[in-house]
Amino acid sequence: MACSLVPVVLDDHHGHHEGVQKQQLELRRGPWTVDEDLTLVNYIANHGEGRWNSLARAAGLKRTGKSCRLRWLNYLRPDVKRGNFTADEQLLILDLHSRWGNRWSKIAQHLPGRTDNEIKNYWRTRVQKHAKQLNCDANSKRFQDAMRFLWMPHLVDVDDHRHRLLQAQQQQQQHADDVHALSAGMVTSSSDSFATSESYDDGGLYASVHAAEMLVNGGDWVQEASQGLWSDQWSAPANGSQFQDPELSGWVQSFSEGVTENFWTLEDIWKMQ
DNA sequence: AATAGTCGCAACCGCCGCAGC
DNA sequence: TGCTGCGGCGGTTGCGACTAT
Repeated sequence: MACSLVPVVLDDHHGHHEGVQKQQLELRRGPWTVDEDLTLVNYIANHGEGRWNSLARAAGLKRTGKSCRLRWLNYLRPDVKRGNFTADEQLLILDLHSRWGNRWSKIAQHLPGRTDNEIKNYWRTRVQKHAKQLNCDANSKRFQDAMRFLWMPHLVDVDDHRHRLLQAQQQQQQHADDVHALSAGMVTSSSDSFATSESYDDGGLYASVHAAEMLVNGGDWVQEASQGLWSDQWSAPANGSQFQDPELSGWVQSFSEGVTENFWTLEDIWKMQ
């Protein structure tokens, strides 16, 4: 994608206003260069952000203020988190979207380091793709129910599995360290806390506790989890019997079978992380 | 190896609401 | 009270990367 230098009418905010003053300026569009990034970062480091149009001019950037703002917020800001969404984040997005719809900026406020643009892209590319595969609208109640009753529990399972795996790895590492220390004639106090694999085989209890913990920043979701709302849903039977709508129930059953057979296996979701 | 199709994501566009004058 | 400038938001686009054939 080549960066273009084209005449741009500075009319990007109020095209609907008559008599607006228009300027013909040579403005850059398209991908930002390293030099532009450095210019913007350095300028903000020295002068702070805000007042984007004047900032763009003062910094000598041939960009609109909007473009500068977007570049900073979505890419250059030091606290922007990169990489795939964690299961926790996916769960949170699904939950918040079911509450607020496409209020991306509002949703982003609950995912530190994630931008509204990133969440929006995630939703459109991943979630809507699966909705399309299911031949239903991503905003439909059916799809949202499927998300709540099927995808979320799977994500919890995956996150649970990952957590246990990490725990086991840490314990194995600790054990190895202890063995090494003992072999070297040293004894560490932490060796007392070494646990065998049985000690963290805690069944469903873990999922409930973990669910409450994992969305620490998730607002009401945590409360709902603690009130048993979500734990009920996690134990939703595969036959969808808790749906009052028999048509929906049947549909969910086929969805569930699709999940377990060839759609979203745990392995698939694991790979998505 | 070449081509077509798909995906992921950065960036842009148009609209809206707010504040200052 | 209306105009203007601006920040912010959600929707959309375009293109490089990746994958399948």
